[in-house]
Amino acid sequence: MTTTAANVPDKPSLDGIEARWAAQWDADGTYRFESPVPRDQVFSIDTPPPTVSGSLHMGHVFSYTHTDTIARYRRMSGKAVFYPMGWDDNGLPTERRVQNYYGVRCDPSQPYQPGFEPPFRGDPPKKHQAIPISRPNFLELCDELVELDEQVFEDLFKRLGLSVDWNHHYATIDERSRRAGQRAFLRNVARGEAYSQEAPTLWDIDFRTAVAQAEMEDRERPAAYHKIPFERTDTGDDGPGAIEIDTTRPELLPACVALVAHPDDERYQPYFGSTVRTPLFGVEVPVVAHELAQPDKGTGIAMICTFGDTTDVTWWRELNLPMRSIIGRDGRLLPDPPGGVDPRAYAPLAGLTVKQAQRAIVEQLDEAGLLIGEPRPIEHPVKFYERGERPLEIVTSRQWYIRNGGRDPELRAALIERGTEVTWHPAHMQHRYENWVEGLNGDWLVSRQRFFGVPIPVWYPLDDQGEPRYDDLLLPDESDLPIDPSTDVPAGYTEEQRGRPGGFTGDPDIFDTWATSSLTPMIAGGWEDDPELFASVFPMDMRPQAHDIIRTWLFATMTRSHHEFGRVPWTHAALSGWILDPDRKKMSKSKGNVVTPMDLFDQYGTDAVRYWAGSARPGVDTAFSEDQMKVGRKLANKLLNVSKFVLQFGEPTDGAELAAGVTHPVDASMLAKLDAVVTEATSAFEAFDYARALERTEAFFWWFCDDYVELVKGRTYDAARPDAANSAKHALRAALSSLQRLFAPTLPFAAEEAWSWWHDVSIHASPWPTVTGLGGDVTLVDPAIEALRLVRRAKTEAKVSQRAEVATVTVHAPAELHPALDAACADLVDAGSIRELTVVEGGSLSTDVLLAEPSAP
RNA sequence: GGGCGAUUAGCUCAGCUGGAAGAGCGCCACGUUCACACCGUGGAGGUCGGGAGAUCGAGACUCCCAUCGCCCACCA
Repeated sequence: MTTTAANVPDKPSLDGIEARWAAQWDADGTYRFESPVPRDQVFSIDTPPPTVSGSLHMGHVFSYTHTDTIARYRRMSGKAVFYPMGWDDNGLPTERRVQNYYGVRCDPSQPYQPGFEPPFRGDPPKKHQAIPISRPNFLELCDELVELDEQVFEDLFKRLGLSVDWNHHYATIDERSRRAGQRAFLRNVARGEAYSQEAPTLWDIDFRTAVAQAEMEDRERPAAYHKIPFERTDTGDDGPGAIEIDTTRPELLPACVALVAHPDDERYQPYFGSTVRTPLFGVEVPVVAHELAQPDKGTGIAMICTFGDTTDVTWWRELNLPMRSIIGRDGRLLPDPPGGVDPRAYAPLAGLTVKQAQRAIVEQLDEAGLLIGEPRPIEHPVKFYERGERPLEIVTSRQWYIRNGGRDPELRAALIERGTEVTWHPAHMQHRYENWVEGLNGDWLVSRQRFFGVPIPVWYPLDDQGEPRYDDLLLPDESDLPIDPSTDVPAGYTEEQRGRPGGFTGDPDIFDTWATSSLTPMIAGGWEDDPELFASVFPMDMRPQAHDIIRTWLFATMTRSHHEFGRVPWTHAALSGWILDPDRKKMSKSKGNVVTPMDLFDQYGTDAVRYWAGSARPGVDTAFSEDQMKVGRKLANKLLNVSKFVLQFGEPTDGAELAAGVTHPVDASMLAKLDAVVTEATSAFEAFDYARALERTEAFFWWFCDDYVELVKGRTYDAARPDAANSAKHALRAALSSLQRLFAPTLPFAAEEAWSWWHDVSIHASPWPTVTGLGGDVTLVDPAIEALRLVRRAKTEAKVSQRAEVATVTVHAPAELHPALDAACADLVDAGSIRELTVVEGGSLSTDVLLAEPSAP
């Protein structure tokens, strides 16, 4: 590191330093990463690509700050840090934002309009009816808006001071991501890890797309038990002898394929193997036994429908029941009844929504006297798509899946094993991973019936009837990727053959957004595109992310890396917590208490906001606290001021090295304390515990300012004792240098500002501090500080200025403390404005303080 | 129902391998000291959620309980 003559401003200030230094770092390429670098000299980060269509909130600031502190530490400790940035811009959130922003909706049947101008750019009126536009027009608007959003994010992140190398960025919809996504998928297909299947699938009727297990959530919803009798076919008895079932979904009566009870349930043993007739619709269905039936729920015997819930799917599959689908992809009852269902009873239901159908059927049951008692209201959990507003239905459709262990115990065990190869921060987060993997009940559904995403790179040949032959895939060559099967043509075919019997058709679907983002370490690392880069950074060192997406992003990434490379994608997973309201509720927009990060940066300064984030333990949910930002502001300010103070003394005049220059035991003692702090902060950072590193540094720092500097500053001014003064200057400057660097990861702007007063090279390109190793006695300085405190207290109690003169101080101390007190005697006399100080033998440290008579005004 | 985490001063939280209860904020009082009023000095304030156990010794270790939060689970 080069040292220049100190160039300290008269009035140090935090104002405006963010813009100044961000521009300087940009210009200097301070955070640039250039491959190749030997892998062991690199620290690589699989940065989370934020969903750019979402809003910027304190959660981003919080977790990205944590990662940045670690990146900065690693950089200073000598690693080449690969810290890229990605934008997650494909998928449903973008589509929805485009719809809301421009007042349009995608309708693939519309023709493309060149030069289309959307009716609005931002905030169309509520009443506005969305204009249907073609898929290409819709995708153009997606691209346009995504670019705007990404700029806003980049501005925020630069202001936050993220030490990202902005030359390394990607978007999950860009060409590189599409190529990587399609390539990885084709390889999954080739190895049998991906397959398509026609099967019952959870379906969002508003978004009209299939939904994966990981994207579901339960919500408590009101419902009602309806008790309905099923007539027994052997006795023809629909009276008291009928089997009564309780159902919350009477509208699924026409979809009923069986009744089920637990095999051990005494009440229903006699009926297993017999059949009953569905009320109203007159379908004969069997009474079957299965362990999943719960004797204590409802009447203990349930109606199996195709499909009311995922248990129905299990029963249907395991008991080989027939299919009677009645719900279409739009959530309305299909126009025609399934086989065996009385068409006259069904006709009035056709085309109704699920809700309407329920009302209609309950009415019919009631009129027919087939509703036993009143419906009994309950609250129960219902599955929703996490972004959806109406309950999920289950419809049968052809979908693509990637094996993730959900149907394969060996793969599941292998993925759990992979979890043990990752170091988790905090460690208990590994439980969530294992918990999730163990609870999987199916493979990963990766196809989505949406528009803005990576197309599934597959075509299907059409048979003579024009029906796709799904088992006979037409696949592109890897070198042609990325492709869009809706516009590109498979080898050996011509565009004219699209959709014609004997021709081909493209898969109309796109990948789930997690299918692309599960490849972020590969995309960012230049997998196959830039082998030199890839070899330098993969597998990555660190995956930072929020704990709520362990089941999605983390697990999916693990799965893809396991399939493709047979190894973990990174060696450390650092999970950050949530931001909570000051009242401990998860921060939410609806409560109107979301603060914008930019306002806080303006109000407190970026370093202050980073301080708040950096004070939170890894993985711990943390209350939003402006008080903490105020503390951070004070700390940053103090760092500037103490830097100015120390530097104003100038360099030692003896020209000695530190080891030879620190001749005073009090100074050596302070540096020994600092050594302990450096050691602790370093090991904390090595363990990804930025908060502990900050806390230790901060605690020492305030002690340094309030006690050590106060104790020795008189000596430092003392021209009569140049050796003693030089020792203090050596120690002060060495400590300042280390402190600035210890703070640099958390307070990058203030640290850089103060550092720049006496260095040419950026602090962020300077080495992490090491111990001085002078071997001072850590405890030596403490008795003197304690004595100083006692003197201060005496002055405070006497309500006089700390500057007030003291006539005599008698320090009582045990003999073993005398050498320490003697060593600091002159400093104490200075710091306490003491005329006469004596140290005498005593039990525990105490002082007799005699204040001097106040001089006449 | 299963799993995980938390419970320490009015508030937000440290207290990592067991060895005399800590910090900041807030509050009170005092002080404009030649780096800092975005300041300094001092003070008050806690039977560490409850109970039991092992230990010379527990805020920390073991077990049980309570409360709060999160994740997961099969919607009759």
